[in-house]
Amino acid sequence: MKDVSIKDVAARAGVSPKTVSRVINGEQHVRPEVRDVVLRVVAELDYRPNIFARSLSSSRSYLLGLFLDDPSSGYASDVQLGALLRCRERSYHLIVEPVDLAKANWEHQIESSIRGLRLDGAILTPPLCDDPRVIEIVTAAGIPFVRISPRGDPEVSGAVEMDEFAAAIDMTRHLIDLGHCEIGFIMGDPQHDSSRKRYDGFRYAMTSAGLGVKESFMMQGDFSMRSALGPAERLLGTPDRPTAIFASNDDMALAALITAMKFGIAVPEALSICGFDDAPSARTAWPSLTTIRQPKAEMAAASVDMLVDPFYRTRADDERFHRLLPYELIKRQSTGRAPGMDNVEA
Amino acid sequence: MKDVSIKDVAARAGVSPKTVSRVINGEQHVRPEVRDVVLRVVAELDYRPNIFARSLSSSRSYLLGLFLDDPSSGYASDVQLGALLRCRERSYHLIVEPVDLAKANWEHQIESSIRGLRLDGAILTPPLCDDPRVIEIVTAAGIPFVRISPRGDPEVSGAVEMDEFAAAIDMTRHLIDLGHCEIGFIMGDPQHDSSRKRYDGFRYAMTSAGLGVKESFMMQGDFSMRSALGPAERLLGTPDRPTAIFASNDDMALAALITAMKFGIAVPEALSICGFDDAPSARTAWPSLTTIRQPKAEMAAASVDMLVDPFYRTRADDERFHRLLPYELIKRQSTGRAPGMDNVEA
DNA sequence: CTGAAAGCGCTTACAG
DNA sequence: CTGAAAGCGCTTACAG
Repeated sequence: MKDVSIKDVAARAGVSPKTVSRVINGEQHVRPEVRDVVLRVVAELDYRPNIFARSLSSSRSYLLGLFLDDPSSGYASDVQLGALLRCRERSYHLIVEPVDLAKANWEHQIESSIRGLRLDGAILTPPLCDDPRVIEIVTAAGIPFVRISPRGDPEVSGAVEMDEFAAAIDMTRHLIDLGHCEIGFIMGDPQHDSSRKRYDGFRYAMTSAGLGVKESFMMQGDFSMRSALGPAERLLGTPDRPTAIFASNDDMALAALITAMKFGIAVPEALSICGFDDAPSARTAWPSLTTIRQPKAEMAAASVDMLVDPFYRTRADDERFHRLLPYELIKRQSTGRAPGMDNVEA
Repeated sequence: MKDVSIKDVAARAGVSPKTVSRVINGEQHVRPEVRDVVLRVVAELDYRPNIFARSLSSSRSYLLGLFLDDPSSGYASDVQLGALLRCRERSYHLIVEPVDLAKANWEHQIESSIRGLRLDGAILTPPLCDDPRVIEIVTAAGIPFVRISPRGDPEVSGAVEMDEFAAAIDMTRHLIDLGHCEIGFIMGDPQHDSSRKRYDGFRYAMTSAGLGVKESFMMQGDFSMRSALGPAERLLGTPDRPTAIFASNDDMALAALITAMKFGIAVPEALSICGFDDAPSARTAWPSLTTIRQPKAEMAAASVDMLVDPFYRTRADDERFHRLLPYELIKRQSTGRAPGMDNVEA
């Protein structure tokens, strides 16, 4: 029960293997009649090109690597799925590689994946895409790579991102429009560039609106739920508390929500809370969270498109290889008018 | 800048390519001195076997497929990571394939992945591993496969699971030991076999303890947080409510927790809640959830081991290919003595 | 214990 | 527009 090979197809179609190869790969210079015959035989025989033979002779692997810092995160799942599906469409395959920067052999890991599997390209996510050592290894391996939401250095590689600064401004303005003046902010992991951008957007919107930023309302987290528990308690545990909390991601917003419940503070009546990311838990939380939807899957898909583009290798600095994807402000139940504002209007 | 090939190593080591091949693959019949020389040259040249050439000539791909129903779930992440890491150790690679049974072309998807990539084996997770159509396609493709937590049919393939029935009994006994008699139960998706096993375990423990199971306390969910919101309200919205709720997974336990907060019912003082799975949110919830840790990564790793075992193909029905992995009852803050029990002892 | 020969199934580089 | 030849870098099947 041997697999059918290109020779079998060629013989049956009455052409040379080379012609079958041309048809399979959609190359030019094949007479339409011939193409049709070949295609019909391919279907009849249920022929599938042997990817190993193809890779061996063409020295392309049709494999793309997705390097992830924390493969268990919701962020990783979304990115992975987006990349996976787009690879499918482009007849590529995705290799997911967790990279633990805390482990001693991580450099070897990346290198052996790239060289061992002969990856045709790599997608780097935060915070890996911002680590100069990672960039160096990938560059040394000589394969094209795309960074998702990188910090600075636009000339290093193509990049896909969203305007976090603008999104944070939009979110802050949403709170301001609801009458909030005293807004607490919980920052994310300082390792991630997005933490700073979100914070800057918040600050910019506050000052633009003529509202000051109270330093005692600025808290540091690391994007994990646990990290925001303390900050939320400090923010809410005093009489002089903010009327709204802008957490830099949904997990931390959830921590604020839990803390509010613990203190018996009604959300959104007495306190508005908003997050960032639109994690699944933001939807199912009670009350559901107002947040920013980041187009994670789309960003991954766009990365695949770049890597597969034959021009990418030579002109990674072209502007079409630096894409800004649209975000979305999703208003749900966790934000409402600032306390007292109902009366003002009534 | 060509890659170094087996010939380069052979030439430099003064042996034939075949001998290098033997050393690389750890075969017998190589003189120790020769082996050492070859190994040294391999290191010197930083030689990496070309996997495509190897696959082409050996007609093995060294690729394992992990088929997932919902690749975005926390369950999927854990399983994937476990499989990924073990593949790494065994010099295999993992291909993750989301399979959406709701889509029309899912059969074609599975088939083209197996045959197109020439997978050496497949790991099937619930509920895919319980779908006869999936089993048929994989069987027809002629590759060995392992099922994780399958329902019945032990002779179909090797399997890795945990004793969900026993775990549910343990959890129920934990509640009973705390003095709870009136226990509500929220079932999971009836599509998953584990839903029934957990329910059966609960029932068995209750009746064994001489406690009846109140039908009005038995609720149906589907493992999602959202699905358990209604059941939790019905359970807690009446004066005649249970003193404990056993949810079939953590997401649903979280829904119960949220509902309790909404109704102002103190957990665990007035109500104990327990889940199942040990999802990340179970740890970070407030109060943190008592739950069952399911060894998901270990189950995936064990699956890889089976698939890689040369004997698996011929004796998948051997008992060592049907593994039961240990679970763990993790007591946290969401369960406590039944209301009134403190007084009884005091 | 070791090696020479043939072949896996494609694509590349040329010719025509 | 089409094809014959050579080769990609391994392993298989034999010999010795």
